[in-house]
Amino acid sequence: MIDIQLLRAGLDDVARLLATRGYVFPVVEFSELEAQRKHLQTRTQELQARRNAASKQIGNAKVRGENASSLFEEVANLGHEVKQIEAELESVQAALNHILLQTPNLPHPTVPIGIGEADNQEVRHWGTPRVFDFPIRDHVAIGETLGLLDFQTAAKLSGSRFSLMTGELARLHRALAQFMLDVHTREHGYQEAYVPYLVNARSLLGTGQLPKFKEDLFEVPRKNSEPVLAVSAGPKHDLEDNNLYLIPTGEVPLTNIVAEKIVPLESLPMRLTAHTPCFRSEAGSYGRDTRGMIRQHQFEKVELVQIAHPQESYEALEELVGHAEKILQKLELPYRVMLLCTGDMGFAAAKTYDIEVWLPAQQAYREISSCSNCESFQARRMLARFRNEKNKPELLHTLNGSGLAVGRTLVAVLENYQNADGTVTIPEALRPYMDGLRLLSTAG
RNA sequence: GGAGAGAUGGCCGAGUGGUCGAAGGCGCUCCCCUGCUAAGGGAGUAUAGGCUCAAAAGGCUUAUCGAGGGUUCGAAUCCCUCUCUCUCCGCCA
Repeated sequence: MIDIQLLRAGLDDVARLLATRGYVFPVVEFSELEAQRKHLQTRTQELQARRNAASKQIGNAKVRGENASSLFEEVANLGHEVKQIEAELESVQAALNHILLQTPNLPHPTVPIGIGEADNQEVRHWGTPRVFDFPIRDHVAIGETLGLLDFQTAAKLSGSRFSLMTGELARLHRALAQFMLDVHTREHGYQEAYVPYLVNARSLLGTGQLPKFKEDLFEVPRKNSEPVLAVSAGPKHDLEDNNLYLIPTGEVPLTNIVAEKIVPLESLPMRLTAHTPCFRSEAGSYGRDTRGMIRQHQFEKVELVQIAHPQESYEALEELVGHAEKILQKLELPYRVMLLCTGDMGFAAAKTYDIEVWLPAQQAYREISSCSNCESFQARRMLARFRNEKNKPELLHTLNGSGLAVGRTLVAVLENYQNADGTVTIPEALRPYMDGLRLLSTAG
């Protein structure tokens, strides 16, 4: 959520900035609602003040044993009017809140303006794509030939966009996650966390997946609950949605750890990591990446989250990207880092770097990590604060990034490390996690 | 699943219809005293808003005692619903 004060002070400027992201802010509707809000709120508070004063007088009169019947009359009609105007105010504020909750974050000044993927800027690249002297096969062919990857059976169990891995491939997948966690906890100072994979609507509202992107989520209805997402006035206590949702990313539980908290200054920055499954409905991506395990309903990710002081969050973003890059460097996989343009950024992000790994079979760099500074956008939604130097509560900045997507990393390993005979060399960094195994083969 | 108890400010904890945004304590900040590996005295110390002000300061004001609803002129306090926590029993990886 962006700061409503910004909208009040400079509506046109904000709208212009949002337009660079391809978002049309409802300027007219907002100003009209704001005008109504101002009028209704002033009036409401006037009436409330009168009622409070009269009630206080009645109290005083009673204490002195006096007759207060004239005061009763004065207040009698006030009650109805107050109730009515309160209801009006509430509906206006709900409408304003609805607009705010739908509005994406403002881009940082250093973000290039653009419409889509083509306008992203390469910041740097690392490693050189390997030159193959035999026909390159993709990870599906490699895995299926080895007999370790089976999409048909997965489809039988669950449908499309699921995968079944067995034997040393399943183990390699597990090894990748362990390896990533170890690097981040031992070398980058992250605290490991084990988190819920089912979260409530409030958490998803906090990180920005709800209310706008409900169709991307898998919802788990609770018994006897009405699946209603009621979004009204206040930022926190208006969610009637009792249902649970499968997390689309570990960012959700990890970031919401600080929701409604005031963390002490000295505990910043907080660095958290977790290995979690992620579940996405992939609605609206029909026909994209239908082959293989690039785009799945269920995949594993090691997530990095930082909770930072506002003045240090952009430094933290650079560090966080570096932490994710480190994994690819240790695995010796070529990649490039892209600075996303305004039009390609996610809803909550103020600035995002994507890391794209080289996939030989596609002859392309593909996203394997996305690292964002959300500034106070999420913190405002979930009321995550710290005590600043003046001992006053102030909104935190939240950052998140993949470190890395495990499934896609596995794809990258299979394709980049494939051999002419159909085997796959296991990257050196992973061998300690594989009992020293050097080669993925049918025998293995 | 059954039975019971609870949820108050950064923390502990009092408060069962009116001067309670909330006693007292702890913590924290500032000041004074003392003088050293102690202590004592005083003052201050919730959050989110609105209006006002050129801005800051300030002033006026609203809401918030787990959440939502109700009763009432008036609710932390009474009623209803929900959520969460704790204890015991049952079941279970």
